[in-house]
Amino acid sequence: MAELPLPELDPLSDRAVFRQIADHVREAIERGALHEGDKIPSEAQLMQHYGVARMTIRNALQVLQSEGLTVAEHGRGVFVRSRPPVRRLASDRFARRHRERGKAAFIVETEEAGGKPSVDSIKVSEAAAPSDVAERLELAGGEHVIVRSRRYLINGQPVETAVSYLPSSIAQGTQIEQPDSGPGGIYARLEELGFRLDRFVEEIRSRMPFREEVRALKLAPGVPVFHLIRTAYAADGRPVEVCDTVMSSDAYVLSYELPAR
Amino acid sequence: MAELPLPELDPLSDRAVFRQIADHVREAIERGALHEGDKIPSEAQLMQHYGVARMTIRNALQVLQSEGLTVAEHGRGVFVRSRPPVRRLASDRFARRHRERGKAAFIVETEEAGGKPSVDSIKVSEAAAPSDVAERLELAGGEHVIVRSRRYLINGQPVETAVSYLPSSIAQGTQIEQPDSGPGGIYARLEELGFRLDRFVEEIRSRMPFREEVRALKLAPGVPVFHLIRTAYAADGRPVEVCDTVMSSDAYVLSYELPAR
DNA sequence: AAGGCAAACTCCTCTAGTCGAGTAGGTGTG
DNA sequence: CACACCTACTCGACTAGAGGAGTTTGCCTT
Repeated sequence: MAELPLPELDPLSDRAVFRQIADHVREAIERGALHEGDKIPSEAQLMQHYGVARMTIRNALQVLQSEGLTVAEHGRGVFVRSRPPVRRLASDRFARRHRERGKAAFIVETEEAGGKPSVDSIKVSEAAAPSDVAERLELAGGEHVIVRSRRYLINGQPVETAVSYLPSSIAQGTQIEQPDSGPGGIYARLEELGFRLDRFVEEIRSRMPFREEVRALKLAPGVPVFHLIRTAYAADGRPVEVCDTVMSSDAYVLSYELPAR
Repeated sequence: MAELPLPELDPLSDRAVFRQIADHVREAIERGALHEGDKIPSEAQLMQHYGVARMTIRNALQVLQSEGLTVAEHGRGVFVRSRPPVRRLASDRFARRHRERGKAAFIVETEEAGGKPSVDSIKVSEAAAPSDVAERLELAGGEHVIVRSRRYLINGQPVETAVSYLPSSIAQGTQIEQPDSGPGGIYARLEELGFRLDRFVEEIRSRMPFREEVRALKLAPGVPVFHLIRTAYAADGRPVEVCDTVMSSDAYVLSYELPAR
């Protein structure tokens, strides 16, 4: 507490006390008086400093937490949140020249950035296509799809979950149905099957994560997710895959190139 | 209350009471028992139903609010949040054929979707380039830029703020310095000045809004924003504009096309 | 020196109230 | 009939406690 001089409350302000306290701590973080990982004063210390009830302090801390500025650790304290290394997704990441190197894009990129990539929770099944997937794959009602779901991690930290849907008429009986889809991933397999990939369309949304997503991605409170739906089209214009991925928003910067023509 | 049957608490569960209550209400919303704009039971009603203290109910409601599922209105009640109409940004939105129609992309798109577009808070100034902008514009240190900031609204609802930066060496003395940048917007002006636009690069981040952004975009609590930085390149490869925009994430779906070649 | 244990400290959940301020609806007066 | 006012109901802010559970630290035993 001695090390962190916080202002006093302004009794004339009509700004709520808990907001004033949140403002003070936020400013301390923003001006660099508190760094990533630093512990902020405990609830008891803040109570004493401001002379208010504990719930008021907790309300203030709650504000910061929902802004994603801090994380509370039970029994340890409240800390300034540190951000994971950011992964930049370039718009050429699915270029064939990358795919032909025989490794999936995720592995290559992560290793190049000096991280240890891994993939877990791989599950493959077959089911009727959900309606939004059926629509994107231009499937008739009730047609089945192969569903591949998995989770991507960097240095053991989960950063992304992905679920791919491929028409059973294409993928059934191929290596795509195996947990290990082989070198270059499912896009390489699709090309081997004669579906020369032409283009991808990605739709991006941003929202707060659901509870399962918070768990699967070990998200800090107040961190939104990117929800990205990619549809892969073969050279004849036929959609051959839909990939539904959820990414921790503070682990990613997405980058795209648009033509002006 | 009578109309909305909520389950009882599970006394054996080790899930916190306020989380169980939040779960109940969330499920009611998700299964459609409560629709957009519906009022959820008041704090007093929920207290009675569950037999818990008011703070516990408030904690539960806080969870839903921070998930963006509900909004509280002082003196009226807590309501299921209704989402504004979504604007889809297609990857060809800056194609020259659109620009040549003489209207800015935003106006055309919004009118086509049956909305009333408007732009306000237009401010133009000149200043030293911030370092990240200078980097993207490949400017030498200290070089000046023309700064154009504005806010976009649909049916009077703010959906996006944008700040454009153009090198003073290009834009000074042109209509770009006027609040009304003329038909087709600044991209049309740049082409008239001989900078044939070639491509754009967009970087997309997602995060929780700052306080000023909550105000400017009238954001509901718990709604993240897209932070998009677009750099426009002329045919000779020279960057000619950086546009920094913040968009309400529930008013937008971004869409991009990627080549597979 | 190593290991076990207890105390101190941390945040988490919850109770039971107070006062305040915004909203909506009904009632009574002009 | 129109308007002002009152009242009941809503959420917002805050107080002042309780017991619980996870973490750290240092002391004491072995």
